[in-house]
Amino acid sequence: MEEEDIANNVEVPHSSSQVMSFNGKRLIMDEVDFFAQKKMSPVHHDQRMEHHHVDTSTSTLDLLTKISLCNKSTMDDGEYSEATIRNKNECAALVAELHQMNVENQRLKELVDKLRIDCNTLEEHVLQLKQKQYKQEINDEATEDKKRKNMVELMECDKKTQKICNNGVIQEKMEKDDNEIPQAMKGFPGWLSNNVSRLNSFKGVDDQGTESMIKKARVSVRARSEATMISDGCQWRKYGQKMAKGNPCPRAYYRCTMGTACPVRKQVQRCAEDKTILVQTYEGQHNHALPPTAKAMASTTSAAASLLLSGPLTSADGLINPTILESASIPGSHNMATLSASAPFPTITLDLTEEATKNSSQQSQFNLIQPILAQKFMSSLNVSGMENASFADTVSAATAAMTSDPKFTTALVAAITSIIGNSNSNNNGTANGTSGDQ
DNA sequence: CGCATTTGACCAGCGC
DNA sequence: GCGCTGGTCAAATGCG
Repeated sequence: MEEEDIANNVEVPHSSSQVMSFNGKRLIMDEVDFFAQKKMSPVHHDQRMEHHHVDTSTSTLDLLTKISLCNKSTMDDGEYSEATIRNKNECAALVAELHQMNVENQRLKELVDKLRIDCNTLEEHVLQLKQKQYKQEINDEATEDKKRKNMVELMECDKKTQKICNNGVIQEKMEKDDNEIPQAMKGFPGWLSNNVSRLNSFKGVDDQGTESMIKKARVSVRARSEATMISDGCQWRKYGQKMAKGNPCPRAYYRCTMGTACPVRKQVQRCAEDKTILVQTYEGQHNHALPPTAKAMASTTSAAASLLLSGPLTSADGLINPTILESASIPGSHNMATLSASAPFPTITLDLTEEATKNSSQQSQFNLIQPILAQKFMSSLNVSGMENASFADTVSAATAAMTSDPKFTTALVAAITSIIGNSNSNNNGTANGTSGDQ
């Protein structure tokens, strides 16, 4: 890469020489000063502009090359011939042009920064509105149909906000994918897909049909937390506590109290090996609408459950083989997510205990990760319809939880970053090349 | 007083 | 059949 070569071979001038060079190319001091003032290398400069979708890298390099050639020609001449004077004039014009571009770049950057601030404000406002709307919805004795309609509207609102705020190609790609979701499927508050035929591939399927298997498919979330329970946006009522075998820490049983007779249960227990790790195991599907903050965890676990349930069918030989699930790890996840069918119920464990990356801007980091995660999950699952709705839901909902629970934010960002980073080498998906911006 | 939590009892599934 | 374990129930208790 030419730009990288330039960045790696920069020669810092020792005097007030008008010309410096990198890798054989000469650069006017004013340009160097511009980079120095912005505390960035030329390549960083171009990356920033690329990030703002203002691609000036090619024209800038062309300009620098012209100036370099112009100066070289000037210095080699030895005397001020007519050609030299012409070159100097050209050089001066190019420098002026470069100045103009720098000013324009600066103006664009300020504009983008302003837009970003406006976007963040708008995003917060939308989130507040959605939470307010959901509370009204809970108080209102609306029918399930009305609730579903509201959910669709919330999702649409969320997607529009995402598109406005990020204004990027990836978001548009997500929206394109999302448009393929049948409208009737959107906003369905269920936790898992209705596409349950694949559940029959599991051992232990009984005469009660697939309904019970949905209930018994479990998703464990491991995360470091001092609290007795990781906040996931849902309301839970404790209904039991037991000492489990092989663990000195008691296991607590909770049921969801957000909806009437919601069948969702969860177990909370500290890890025997490391008591700072809290393990929450979810089971069942919600029969009611979820607030944005709760949708995040529900959708994440739903995605994981979908991955779990789709595992046997996506084997290389195409055969339904339950044994594939035996302690198998999701490719590229490096134990971040682990499947297991050796337990009484098929369970997938999402390990969010890794240290969060020391990034100063985790929120924006996740905004970039969301569509990639969804796309990678979708491509790995090879699913359609309802499950796509579920992933789109994940994308839109996760942001809400990110802003509501810093601990969950940290854990989830670390996990997702790790998953995406690790899976890059294994995945030929369209998200390649974008994760490097995280 | 109403609601959430605690805790012992009970039940079902499984292995021996 | 018996014991073990996981999961749930429901009365007792605590708290605001």
